[in-house]
Amino acid sequence: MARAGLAAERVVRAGAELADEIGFEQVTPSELARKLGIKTASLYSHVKNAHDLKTRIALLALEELADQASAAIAGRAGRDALGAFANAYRDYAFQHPGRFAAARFRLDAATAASSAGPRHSRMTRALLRGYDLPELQETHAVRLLGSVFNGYVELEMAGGFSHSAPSSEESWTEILDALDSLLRNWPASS
Amino acid sequence: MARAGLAAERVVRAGAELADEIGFEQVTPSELARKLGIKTASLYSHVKNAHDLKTRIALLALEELADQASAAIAGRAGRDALGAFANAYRDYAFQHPGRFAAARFRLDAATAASSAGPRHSRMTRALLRGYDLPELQETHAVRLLGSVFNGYVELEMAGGFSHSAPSSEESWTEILDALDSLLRNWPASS
DNA sequence: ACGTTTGCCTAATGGTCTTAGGCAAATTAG
DNA sequence: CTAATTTGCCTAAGACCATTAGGCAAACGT
Repeated sequence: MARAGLAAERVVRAGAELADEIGFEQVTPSELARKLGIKTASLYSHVKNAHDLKTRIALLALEELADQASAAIAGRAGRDALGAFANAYRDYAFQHPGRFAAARFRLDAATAASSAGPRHSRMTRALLRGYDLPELQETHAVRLLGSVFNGYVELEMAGGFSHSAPSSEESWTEILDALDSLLRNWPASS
Repeated sequence: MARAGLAAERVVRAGAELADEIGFEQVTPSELARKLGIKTASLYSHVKNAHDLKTRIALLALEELADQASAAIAGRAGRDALGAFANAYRDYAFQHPGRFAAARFRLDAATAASSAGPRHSRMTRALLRGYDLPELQETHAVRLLGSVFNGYVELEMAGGFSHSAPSSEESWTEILDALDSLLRNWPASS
């Protein structure tokens, strides 16, 4: 038999490209079929339905993002690692806006658990090992970093910082400095 | 003539309610018409099209959110104001998840400029006046706070923190403490 | 060479958004 | 009060979408 799954994967990859071209929201079976030069109905042998298609693109994006982040922090620590990690996210978002949006697609609990999501938390934890936070505060810091990275990049891509000085670039490094400083002087909990 | 605009406003308000009930993404002309007990085509005398409907709901949500935040910081300063402001956002998001999602709907530049968006920046700036940051750093801090609030609430509502200890509630207050500490000891820029 | 599987197809159903044109009731003006 | 206007809804229709069912030829493994 012709290897099953291979074709499905090509379809999903094409979906990811399409997302970067026209936006993740606009990725639909019919649009993807158009890109692939086949009839819409033909897609349904590779993908269960529209939601399944989006889910698979999200999983792909999550993996790619984790790979990039992982490569970025290898061999680094402290402010250096923080910057590399954060930039891995931001750069990925700018190079692959559709995939990045896909990575934020809401997965159901089971799918999320088997996604690269947990890898992201583990990496953030590894990053924090360079700072020594009280054990209990580590999770709070993980959540803070996730919030800032996601939040900043989203606002930036929505154009929130584009028409005002100082440049978004400048705020980004300044914010990373501030976070580094915060992590080195994390306040004792009351 | 029967006052124009009044009916349109009622339609938009119903759209906002619908968003809280079924999610902002799922708010469509046909769904809203169903809720209102009228035919889909009839909506088009009140609203230009589906995108216009979503835009108007977004503008409504942005205003409401600004009102809440504004009321929250009145008469407060420092960590007190920071907490009240942040909680205004978070509470609104939990009470009105659909509207909150609407507030993050991407508006074109012109619409965004005439929305309550600028009010949000001004309020954040007002909040920061309680801490005295070097003038140049103030914008960076505004952007940081916006990122954290948006990012945290979004991750939290997506269920990102739900199945692990410590509770999201605890992380939230701990993160606010950390931000307060950071704002009081903002690092000098290199 | 043969049966199986794959990857595509056409056809059909039911839902969506949107425009056009009409009609009765409410509202305003004289 | 009456007449003109406007509103808020309607039906009808076109174009597009997601999805299911059933078919067929080429590619594949044995």
